Amino acid sequence: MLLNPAEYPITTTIAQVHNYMDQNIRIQGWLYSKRSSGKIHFLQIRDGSGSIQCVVVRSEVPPEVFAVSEVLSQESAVIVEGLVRRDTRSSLGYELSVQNLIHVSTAPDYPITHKEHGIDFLLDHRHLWIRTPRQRAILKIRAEVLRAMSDYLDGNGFTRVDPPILTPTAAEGTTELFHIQYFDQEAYLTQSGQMYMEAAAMAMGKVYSMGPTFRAERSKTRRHLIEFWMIEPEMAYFTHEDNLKLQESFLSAVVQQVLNHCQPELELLGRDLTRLRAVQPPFPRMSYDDAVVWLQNQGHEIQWGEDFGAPDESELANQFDRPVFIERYPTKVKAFYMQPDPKRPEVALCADLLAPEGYGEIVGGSERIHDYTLMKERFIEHKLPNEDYAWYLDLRKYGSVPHSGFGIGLERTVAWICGLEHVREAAAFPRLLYRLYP
RNA sequence: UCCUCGAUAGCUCAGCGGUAGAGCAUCCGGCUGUUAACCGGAGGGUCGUAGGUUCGAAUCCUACUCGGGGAGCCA
Repeated sequence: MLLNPAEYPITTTIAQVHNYMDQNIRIQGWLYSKRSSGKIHFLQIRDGSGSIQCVVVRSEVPPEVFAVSEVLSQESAVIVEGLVRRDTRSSLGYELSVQNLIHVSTAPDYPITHKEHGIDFLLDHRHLWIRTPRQRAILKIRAEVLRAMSDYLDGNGFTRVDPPILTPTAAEGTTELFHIQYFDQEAYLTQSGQMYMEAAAMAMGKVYSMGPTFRAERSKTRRHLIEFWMIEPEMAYFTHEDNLKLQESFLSAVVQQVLNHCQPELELLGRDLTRLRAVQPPFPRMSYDDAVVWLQNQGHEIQWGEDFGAPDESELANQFDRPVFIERYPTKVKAFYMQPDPKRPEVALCADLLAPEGYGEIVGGSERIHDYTLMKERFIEHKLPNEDYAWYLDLRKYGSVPHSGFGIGLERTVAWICGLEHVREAAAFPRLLYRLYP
């Protein structure tokens, strides 16, 4: 039974409770944990906005309310009515003196206890795991990262355009695609919206996409998801240099906004904030040529013309306190659409952005080929069927201009900002090799 | 696809040739200021599956299944 509404006019969230000192309020949540000393119970209640200690004293509540408190178990749903009271014995400095409890539903034998669990068990119970403070903090930060990205791009003249998820062809032709039946044709889940964003940039000037992409690669590492989100800005009349300037400004703004808005979450995760505060333009830059020489001097067996492996990237990035651009890779190891450097056609006007602390590549970008004849040559070299890509060639035929863009991996970015061991925690329901449930 | 590690109670693990264990969770009892609360008691297992070696296998061997970490590839 709810108490008299006149007595409890205020239903609020736990995050707002501090605004109601010495007032009667009602909160609606779940029991996170309970400690009992017989005649006094301490209920830790969470509601998604935060958590608060609620104290139930036997001598101060009706017997039926104390009886409810006794049977509540972890993750029982409960509505709590009580008085907000300052108390130095509570970690927040205030707590809720319970006057009434409404037992909304039970949670018998809740699987995720406050003890240690293995990753297999936690991933099988991901639908419940996300209720824990740490996972909640990560998902909050992920949401803030997306908001910060939108804020920055929307505030700088970009228009959001959503490319299709179902596509008739491969965007880059290299990675494994998920294929599906599209009525009587074959179709694929998108692995990148980039080519569509190039079309959109010719329509709107500066555009970006945010959404899921799919790679059917048998990759099983802390940096890989099968389904992950990319944010792909594409800018007409942007040179390679313009592109890098935008990237460092963009990523710095995102990190600083997360620092400003999510400090409690970052602290809960134990993140070293000084490392994030260092993320300010300009970012260091290294040419591919210099990176190869540097790696060779460190004893790595890499030759000019080869792409970097994961250990190479880590070691390169760990020299710096902020992300580093590695630019002008050999044209042959990069995607067909990248603009060759006019002074050195054997390298492309492209850059990967490597995050520090071993998180690897979080951004890949380039200036795109805008010349019709050169693009046509690339089609022949890469054996791309003209009929499938006719529309993409049209972009070079009708009012083509130099343009550039990049793609940033959301989960890798979130993992880096949060200091996570693995990108799987950066998605609410990660899709991994050998793991599709829940 | 390759390399590597693992699978024992609901969970986390110990046991590594001789009668299946602990902590937590659950249930019962105690406790008016707890912070992964604490104290006492109870129930709980075809030791991943299938073969093999052995007087005897959770333990040794083989295959398979499922999963963790990594490589390649990529964001």
